[in-house]
Amino acid sequence: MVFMYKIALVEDEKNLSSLVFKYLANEGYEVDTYLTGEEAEKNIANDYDLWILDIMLPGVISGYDLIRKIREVKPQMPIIFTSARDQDIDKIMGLELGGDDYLAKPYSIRELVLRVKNILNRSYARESNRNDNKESFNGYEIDYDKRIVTENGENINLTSKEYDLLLFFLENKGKAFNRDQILDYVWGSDYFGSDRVVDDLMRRLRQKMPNLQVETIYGFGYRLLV
Amino acid sequence: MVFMYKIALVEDEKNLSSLVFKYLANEGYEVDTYLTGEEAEKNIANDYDLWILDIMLPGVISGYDLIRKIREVKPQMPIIFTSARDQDIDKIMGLELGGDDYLAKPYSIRELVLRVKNILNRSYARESNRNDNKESFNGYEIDYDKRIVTENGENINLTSKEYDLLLFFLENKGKAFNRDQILDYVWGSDYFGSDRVVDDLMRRLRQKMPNLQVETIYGFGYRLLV
DNA sequence: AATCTTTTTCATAATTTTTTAAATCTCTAT
DNA sequence: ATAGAGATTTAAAAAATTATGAAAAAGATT
Repeated sequence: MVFMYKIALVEDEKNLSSLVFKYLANEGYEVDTYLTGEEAEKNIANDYDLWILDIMLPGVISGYDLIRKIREVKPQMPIIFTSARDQDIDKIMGLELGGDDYLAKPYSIRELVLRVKNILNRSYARESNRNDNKESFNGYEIDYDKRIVTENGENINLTSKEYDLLLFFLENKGKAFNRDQILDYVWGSDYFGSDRVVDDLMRRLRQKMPNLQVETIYGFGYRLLV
Repeated sequence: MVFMYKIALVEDEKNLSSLVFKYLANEGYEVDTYLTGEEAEKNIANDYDLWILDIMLPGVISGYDLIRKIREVKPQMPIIFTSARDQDIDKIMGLELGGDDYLAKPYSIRELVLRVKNILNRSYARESNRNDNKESFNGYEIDYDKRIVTENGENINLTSKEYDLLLFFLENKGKAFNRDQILDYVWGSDYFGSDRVVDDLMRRLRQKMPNLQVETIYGFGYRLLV
């Protein structure tokens, strides 16, 4: 796991909310749930990647209000709307914005999860919208589009975990990390095995890329020198 | 960049428009945006290589009007249509327009960018080669107009999905894609089946075109070597 | 409706990667 | 210099991923 998306779920039906939460969490998303518009509004400034929003909310702040408020703070924020009423759907379609989507209630949770994936993919096409897709360091070159690392034009064949680890270090040159932090980034926070796997992965990376300046910090973890 | 393509984008939703602008500009295209049909009409005579056109426009001049007016001045102009309504899509399809394409809203911006590339490539090839819209690679020849792939003059019979997949790879030689991205392009973002179909499609393509250098990236996806 | 083609699914085989465990080595504080 | 904690190496087992073969389902065509 390289990156964890954060999702805000605004839904007043507790059963539905917890069900959706379960499914999304299971897919590796970090989910905060809000039962009312008021609650949600307080957290608009939070660092979410996607909002899932029930249009019909109890209380003073409606789903529509919430959309407007979210857009005020984060104009590009992708939102998935859900609603039981056709006229709501029509209204939403009227304001249709690029990265958004909607689902008519009752919806299939499986479908919701797929739309979430899709929307996050298209909204945050991270690699493809990078300006410079290549980077050089220590005699190596990494091509983010091709997902390839080369040394003097020779391909260095890295496994996914090795590649993820390299990315992690490149994003944080010079910083020191303990094994838990590396586990969290490369394996994801739901990994429960031994942290000695980090040692092994490190060994494999060092073996394949000996010019990499990876330092061991005895009793703590590792660090990639610039 | 030797030559910079100029694109006209007609879209009344400002958020979507600026997002698309950003992505296209990032790909090296010169983009002019118009919020209404009226605005766009004044600039029909400009030296654009491609129009991207929302069918549902506010104001007096609809998307359909604009198509007709563009065709009056530049009969060969490639146009990509976008629309949220199925009936619009149907109507457009009814017009059977040659070098054009359409996208149903809400669309994936990544997909739009790919189609833009695709269309411009074809149109450019058409100009430089008159009635020859072909490309060779690895001993194969693809004829974009005829939608046919040959090997030593022998026809390789590809199904439409196989052909789409090939196109996707040819447009992005060398780039690595995960299954979700391939699903998005070949099946569309509303496909809900298993992503193992990608494996199968890949296998059929490899079977029919063994000289194609398709690499499997274990734990990630696939990549076509140049 | 029957036939043919294409696409999807499923079970299993083959392959690659990751994890584990044990042995060995290295570092650091005494 | 040495003991002991921590790090690395090694090899084998386990797990995960992909390829393959074949059947079922879906879609087109006659």
